[in-house]
Amino acid sequence: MKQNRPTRYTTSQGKQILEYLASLGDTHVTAYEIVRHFAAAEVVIGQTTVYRHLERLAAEGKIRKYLLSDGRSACYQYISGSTDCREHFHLKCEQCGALIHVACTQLDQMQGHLRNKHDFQINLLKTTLYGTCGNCLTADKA
Amino acid sequence: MKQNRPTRYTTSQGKQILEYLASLGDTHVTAYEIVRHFAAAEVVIGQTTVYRHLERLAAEGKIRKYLLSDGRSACYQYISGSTDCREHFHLKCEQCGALIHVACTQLDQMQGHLRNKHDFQINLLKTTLYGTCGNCLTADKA
DNA sequence: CTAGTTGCAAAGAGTTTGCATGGCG
DNA sequence: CGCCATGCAAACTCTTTGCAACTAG
Repeated sequence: MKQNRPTRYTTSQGKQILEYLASLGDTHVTAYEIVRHFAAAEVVIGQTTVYRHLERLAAEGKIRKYLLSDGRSACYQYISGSTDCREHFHLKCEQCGALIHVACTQLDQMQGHLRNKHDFQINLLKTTLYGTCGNCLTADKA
Repeated sequence: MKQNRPTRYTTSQGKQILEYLASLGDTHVTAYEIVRHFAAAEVVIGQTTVYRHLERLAAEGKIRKYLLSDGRSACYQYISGSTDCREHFHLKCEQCGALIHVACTQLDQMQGHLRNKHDFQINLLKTTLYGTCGNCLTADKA
């Protein structure tokens, strides 16, 4: 079995989309917002192209795809190169949107546990744990 | 402040939808699956009616609505006293789409660990762990 | 009888696909 | 020059809305 790896062309559109995502840091955007961003900058990038790049970048692990709470549209977020997101869990705060990276032996154990006892190989790149972060927990009580 | 609570009629359709959901136990179904179920049983219940009942039942807390993280469609699940999906994890197989409920002390420990050590209150209802299930792992090797 | 309900069809929102043209290597 | 990428428009999927007929209370 050989990897199906077609040649990749570096296009202006692909570069601009990735650069835009990178420039946003940990802020997430929807596909539509990306389209609008380039339209406003008088750069024509079709929505088809945006979707195709987002899909590819997500598959490559360069960006992360999330769901907005309404479930209707997805949003995307750049993954900075400094940390390897395949090796730890991601916690997403539903209140403030913060994305927290957690590398911890306890969580590693859970991964092994799922594999051994539940026969399930977890994909950390795709998996995000949703909940409420410490800051927002405190704020709720106040 | 007065509740806007219009009179409620008990209709055959509403009763059948709730009964169907209850009969499924902790299995999730999409709106479309419900429509098909009744169509197959030669019971005509329009999709509009299904959606309207699902929305109402979810608002009343009788069923739970949640979005599969692929974001395409919503799933609904009856809330019974015995099984509570707030208390266990959901594993979603990326290969075959199977949704697996896992209630396990190891996972409970992780929930506590996140709460205590990482100051994060996980929302199990929203959280789905992605990966590959046992069947598909075996199939991949074959 | 009155007001909530139903179901068809059509509208919406977000995303994907078909296909001819354009551009990277 | 070959092959991937692009972008327009149309198709698709899931969900909501308009509206006239229907029915529980």
